[in-house]
Amino acid sequence: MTTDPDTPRKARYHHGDLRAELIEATRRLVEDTGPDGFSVSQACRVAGVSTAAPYRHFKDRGEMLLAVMADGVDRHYRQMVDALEGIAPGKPDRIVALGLVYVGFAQAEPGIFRLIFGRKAADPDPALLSDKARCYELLETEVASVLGSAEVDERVRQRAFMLWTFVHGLSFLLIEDKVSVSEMALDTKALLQDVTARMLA
Amino acid sequence: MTTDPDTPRKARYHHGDLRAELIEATRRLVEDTGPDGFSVSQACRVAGVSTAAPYRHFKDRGEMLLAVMADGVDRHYRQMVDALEGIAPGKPDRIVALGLVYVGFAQAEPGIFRLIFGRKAADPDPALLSDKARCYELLETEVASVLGSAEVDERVRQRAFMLWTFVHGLSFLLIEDKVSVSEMALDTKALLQDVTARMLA
DNA sequence: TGTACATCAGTGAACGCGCGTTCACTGATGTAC
DNA sequence: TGTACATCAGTGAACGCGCGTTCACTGATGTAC
Repeated sequence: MTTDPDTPRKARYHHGDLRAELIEATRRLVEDTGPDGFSVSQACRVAGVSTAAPYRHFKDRGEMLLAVMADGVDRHYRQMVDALEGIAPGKPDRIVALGLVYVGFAQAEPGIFRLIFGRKAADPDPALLSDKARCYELLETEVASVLGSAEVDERVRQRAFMLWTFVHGLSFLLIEDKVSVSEMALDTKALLQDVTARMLA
Repeated sequence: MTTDPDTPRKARYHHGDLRAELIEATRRLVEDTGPDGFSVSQACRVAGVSTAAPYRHFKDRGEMLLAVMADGVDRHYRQMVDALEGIAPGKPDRIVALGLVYVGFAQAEPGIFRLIFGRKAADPDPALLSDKARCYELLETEVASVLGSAEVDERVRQRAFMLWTFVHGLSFLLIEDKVSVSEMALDTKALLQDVTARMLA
């Protein structure tokens, strides 16, 4: 959004970075109308370019969505890494922190969360998959550390999976309006602490 | 599918029960192409009627999907009730049985499961909501019973929510291909037993 | 039992719409001399 | 510094498509007499 909307048309015949702008437009559309509500035409309208413009930067519609997914996964991962900062290694709090980021991301960006985690990947992009795997390894490492295990063995893997499953389910329930936060008097952090303790017991 | 496809066109100008047939066609389409892949036209093609025919039985596209959802929720609920049959009251096995049905339904009908549980209801149908609530009450009742609580108090509600969250998450992870069953050496029943014990401890 | 007629449940053609994508084009930019 | 020109990154019009829905219609069915 570096482009000044007041700039006369001619002056911005060439955008500064249309690719980035289209990704951002697509991201917002997915957020507002859901992963399936997005259309190339709408993104063009938002970005203020002709419907043919995206094809200079993306092969097709699918590649635009993929770019948005990659962007989301990246932000997600960085949030997780950041969340660990300042918490002493080996503490269950580190696991809770990861969970809070997971759920928080889902609540902050439900559309993108759905896009990334909520659909069967027809054509699983290898890069994306490995990014997600990195994310999961973060959790496994922490679980191993808390359990005092030198390596990621079967027990660690199982507990990490349980925790992931719970957090994944919680994210969906929250963004599906299946549970009203106020109604449940839900304190996400307390809940995650409780469940983490139970899973690691 | 009671209509004999060999029957000459004329003889089945009037269907036996086009409404039911259209619901079934829609169900199959949702299952095959996802909740958003469905179109009225396709359903008509599958059912072998003109594109105008559905409008004798449904107000619009949305009402067709709603009928499919209602049908799914109903089957889901009955499966749960059936699963409890023959298991002694107060046993955690009853809770495990409910979980197995939940996960099993998701695996058997991922498209319908997504349709029912996986989207923010823009216009939540009251009938559907109450049907889902019935389903959840089933779980709360069992949790209360296992915990030896006379009523559904705060503690019961919290544990039931934890269990539901886990099972919900597991369902999604399984149908999103996030976890390969073989790879994880995943025994769903054992997993549910383990988690149920932890949550009720 | 036969007939007239109202009602029901379909047909098939048409509509306007938004979509993804392609095309020949043109304005803006960068570079070689 | 000025100019010729290749290249880049847009435009805008058009395409064919499938969609949801409506319309006047017609064939089949059920009922009253």
